[in-house]
Amino acid sequence: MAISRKTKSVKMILDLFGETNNAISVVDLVSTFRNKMNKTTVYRILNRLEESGILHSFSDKDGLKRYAKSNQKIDPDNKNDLHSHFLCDDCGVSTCLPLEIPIPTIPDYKINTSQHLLIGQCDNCHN
Amino acid sequence: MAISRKTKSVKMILDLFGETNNAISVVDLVSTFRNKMNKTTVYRILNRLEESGILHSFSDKDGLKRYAKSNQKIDPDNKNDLHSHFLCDDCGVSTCLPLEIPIPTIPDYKINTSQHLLIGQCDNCHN
DNA sequence: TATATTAATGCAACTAAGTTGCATTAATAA
DNA sequence: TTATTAATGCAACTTAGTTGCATTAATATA
Repeated sequence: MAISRKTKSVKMILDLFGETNNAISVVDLVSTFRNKMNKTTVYRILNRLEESGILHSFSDKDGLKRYAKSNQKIDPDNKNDLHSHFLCDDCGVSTCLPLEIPIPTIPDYKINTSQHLLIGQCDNCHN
Repeated sequence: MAISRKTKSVKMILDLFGETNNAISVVDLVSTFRNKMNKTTVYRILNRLEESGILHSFSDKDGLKRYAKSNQKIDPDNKNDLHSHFLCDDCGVSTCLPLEIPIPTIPDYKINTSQHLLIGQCDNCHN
């Protein structure tokens, strides 16, 4: 079930992702919109936006789910977002990196997709 | 707090990891040992074994924590386990791969570690 | 523009992963 | 053999994420 109605809640979430390329955790999103919409609504809208190919998601190193805008340039067919993600250990900010990682060939295994998370300090926290 | 006493529970968990190179989810471990030890004990032993460098952990694509043996050959200094992991989408089995991924250099970012998860079908499920 | 349809939402209650405090047990040192 | 304290069991808790169902509101159609 993809997005079929542009509700106020959908617009608010789309607006937020329109402003940033960061990968935002669902927990943060629920907190950000706690006075605007129910947490169930946040979860459901994110699901629909991912099914629509507008957002993509991954689990960060703590197992928290994060969402970010899908990149049409990297991923025109809306298949997978095979770029790397960065997570700042200090401030917790996560970003999509313009870094495509090749999927290796491994004997007897069939690889469909991959997740690559780089962990360290971001520009702000490092300098 | 690392491992300082070889209790029966510690031995059971070490025995299991001695038999396999798979990355086992904590949920599975709790289930496997449900009649042998408390789930809190499982969590605490895994923590200690990781601090001791005997095991390493990562979050799989569903955000579940998995543990596997640390590989002395790849990681003699007990720093990070920078090899890739594989997760079978069909049977759920996860393995450490003898595949070291280089940490890329990214301007203004300091990268300390990385996680690489390949997802697909394993030998059994694919063939 | 008014009305009908049904996607989307809110709410409450739930599941499941993982944590914490504390009393008790058992591994090791003395 | 006894003393010390790391490790365990248990219960209660926190938090991420889900589900069912009644209600609301976005859109299509008349």
